[in-house]
Amino acid sequence: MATRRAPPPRPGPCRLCPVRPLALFRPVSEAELDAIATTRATVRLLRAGEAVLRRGEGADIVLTLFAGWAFAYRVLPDGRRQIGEIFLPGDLIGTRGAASDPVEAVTDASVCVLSRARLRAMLDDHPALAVSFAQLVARANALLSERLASLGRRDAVQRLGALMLELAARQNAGVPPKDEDVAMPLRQTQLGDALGLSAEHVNRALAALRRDRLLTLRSRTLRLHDPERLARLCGWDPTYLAEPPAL
Amino acid sequence: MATRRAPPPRPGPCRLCPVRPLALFRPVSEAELDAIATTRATVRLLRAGEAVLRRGEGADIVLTLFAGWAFAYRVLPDGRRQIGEIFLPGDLIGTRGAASDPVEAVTDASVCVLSRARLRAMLDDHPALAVSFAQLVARANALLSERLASLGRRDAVQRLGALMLELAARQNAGVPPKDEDVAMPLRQTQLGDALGLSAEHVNRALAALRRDRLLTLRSRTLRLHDPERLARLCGWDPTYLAEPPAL
DNA sequence: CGTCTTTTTGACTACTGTCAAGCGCTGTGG
DNA sequence: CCACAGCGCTTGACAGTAGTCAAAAAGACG
Repeated sequence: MATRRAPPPRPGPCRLCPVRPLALFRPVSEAELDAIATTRATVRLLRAGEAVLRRGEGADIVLTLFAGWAFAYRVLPDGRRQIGEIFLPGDLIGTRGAASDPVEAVTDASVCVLSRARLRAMLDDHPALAVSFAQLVARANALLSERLASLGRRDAVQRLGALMLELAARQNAGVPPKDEDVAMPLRQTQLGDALGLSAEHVNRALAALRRDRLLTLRSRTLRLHDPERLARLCGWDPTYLAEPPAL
Repeated sequence: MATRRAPPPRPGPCRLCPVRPLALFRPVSEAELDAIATTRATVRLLRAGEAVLRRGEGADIVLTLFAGWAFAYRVLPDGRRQIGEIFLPGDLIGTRGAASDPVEAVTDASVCVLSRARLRAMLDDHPALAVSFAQLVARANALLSERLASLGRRDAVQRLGALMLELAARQNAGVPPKDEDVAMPLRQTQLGDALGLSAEHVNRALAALRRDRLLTLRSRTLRLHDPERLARLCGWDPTYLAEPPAL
């Protein structure tokens, strides 16, 4: 996804933004486009591992992930970490304001920075965008609910399989591709923090999935050999990934 | 909260709605009030255990919980159940459209039913309401993230304690009250489904909390004897409960 | 007062975590 | 082009938390 050398991809003009369709799930009018272009304040380029959003920073800004992966996390007093939302290009970061969890870049990444005040003005002027905004938040909600079900009621192998299916699907228009490479830059430690497992146990679960010839995962690349069977094994149903409705 | 005999409380006119402040976290203008009053279509009264929202029904309607408690849940193919959002009066139900999880009433309950089409029209006409709507969804998001952290990184006692703190706080303007009774209508089976534990293990965790004189829970009533100590024990930080920001 | 649900308790099993070590790929520097 | 350093991945042994199964006690309801 990104070497040490090359800088992260820099977003171009909003008008031509290639990730907007991913973000809004619908065509955007000229007037809306102008509003969006005016609202974007700056761009940030980040290295893998760097902080994308610090604690409290969400009070002032909202971000759109343009390229790369990132995740929100929470650290408990005893030091254990839980990864919440996993962000892919097009996702909104910091929608919860000051209460937003800190966000870290998985890979080199770039984000568009929107000031909260301007975003607010934009949404007030364009109600349809406000509704789209709400839909995006609702979709994030759906992803969280699914993961909650994973942590609550699936065993380690199923959790891992379900997450692989989800992340593959989100990179492939909602459908996990069969026998095609997709990016999978999360390390096993991070997978553990996302799934509520120890890194060692993630490794064992991964070994089980490999042994059953359900997937291949090497050098940050994932390939699902039999998504249907994997989905059955994990009790995974892609419905929750569906695009938000017209409201 | 409700006996077999008495019917659930029936909502009165929107104009006088006592739960609106809980729901929107802000004053509402006259024009907005009119829009809200026009948008509400019908009211539903429900008995404990009944379905509040069935699978797919969210495509057509959105609900506001007026009285009683409810929860969204998901059933895995093997029959295990995971409870997601727990709804208290003022909360929105069905914001994810057709992808919304089914919702069941914990106690007798009443809900205001909004048709999705009318809601859409209302939000288009009143951008500030659209923004408020997004904030409500974002808040639901915050609650889910917190529970995700619980299921991922807290043990049984901490999970249960954190949930008790949250539900007590949500009934008390965001602060868990000390030595005061609050409603706690969830059965141990339901607590287990919410926390990713077996009902038996919930019981054991509850016994531990009682033994340490941290809380009392009898006949659907909870009393926290030392919220601070409990919060420390559970690594619980109420920040995530904060009202949504002005965006 | 009898029935059904919910809560408790106990014994045993199983999944996952922890600790420890060894392996291997990647990138660095000679 | 090769040796070295580091981080990440694997594997094994053992401990601990939580699940399952079974059954009794305690409430709730009619």
